[in-house]
Amino acid sequence: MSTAVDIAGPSSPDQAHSSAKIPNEPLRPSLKRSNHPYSLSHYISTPSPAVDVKGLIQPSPAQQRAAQPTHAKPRRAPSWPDMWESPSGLHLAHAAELLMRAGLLALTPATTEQAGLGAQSSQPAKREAAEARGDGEGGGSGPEEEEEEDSSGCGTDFQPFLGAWFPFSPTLFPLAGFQMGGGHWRSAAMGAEGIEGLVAEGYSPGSLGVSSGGRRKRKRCGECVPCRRQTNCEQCSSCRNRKRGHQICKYRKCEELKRKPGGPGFESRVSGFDLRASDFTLGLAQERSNGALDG
DNA sequence: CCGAACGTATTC
DNA sequence: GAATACGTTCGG
Repeated sequence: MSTAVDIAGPSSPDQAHSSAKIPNEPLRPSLKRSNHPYSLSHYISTPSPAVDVKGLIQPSPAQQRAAQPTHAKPRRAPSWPDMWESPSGLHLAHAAELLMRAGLLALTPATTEQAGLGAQSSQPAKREAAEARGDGEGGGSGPEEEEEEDSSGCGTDFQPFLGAWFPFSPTLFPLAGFQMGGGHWRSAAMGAEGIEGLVAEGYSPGSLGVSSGGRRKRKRCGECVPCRRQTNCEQCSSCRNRKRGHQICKYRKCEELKRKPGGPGFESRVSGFDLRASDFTLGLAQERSNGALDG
């Protein structure tokens, strides 16, 4: 597997230290690929509907070099700001998260009718999520298939907000939503059947934050830039103070875990996005119906 | 059992 | 608000 990227952190590029036991892989098998470079709002507000979504999903050349030094291949439109260069890497997990929530709100499998109904009914979303998980794990996942899967080989395609089909990798579901141990929006993402699905996949209820009402440790998303980093900087306070601090290297701290699941920022962010997403979805449906009336 | 690391309280 | 310390959870 070549997805574990040793990304040179802000501290020092030549640092070659690695702690005794550093997880080189995402914590879950379904988190093998990450190519979700932007916030949904960015997708939505894209000035050009003709922009190949594929381009958005591809890592930057810099990211490519980091992963495969000998295999440089331009994989996205140059006009897009290089969010991959962000030191935070927030966009990765964030985008997945946002997309996930968009799916909750208005998974629009095909028709504009459903797009209109999306905001009211979560049933299609739940079913879609379950199906996505089902065939998502079954598919091939070799490194060479990465590109294919990202674009066309993904298990679930649906038409979210751009008016164009968007490849929605089923891995995003467990990736973005189901890891939120606090259950703050996991429950919204899936019902009991969804949880059972994951449990059936091998994730213990405890690891999913389901087992008890007590505080559960969340897990690293395994997808964000810090998570994909393999080496500790050995220079940050967390590294220097590991014995007493019990903290992971600052530059390896998962972006998801940095957020407070139940914090005010989180809530407002979610609700804010929800409003925008559903608003957009409804607007899209309306626009389409208008267009249908017009033409 | 032990090490890693998350969550949270405390300190600065 | 950041840094630190410690209890706790979790996986090997």
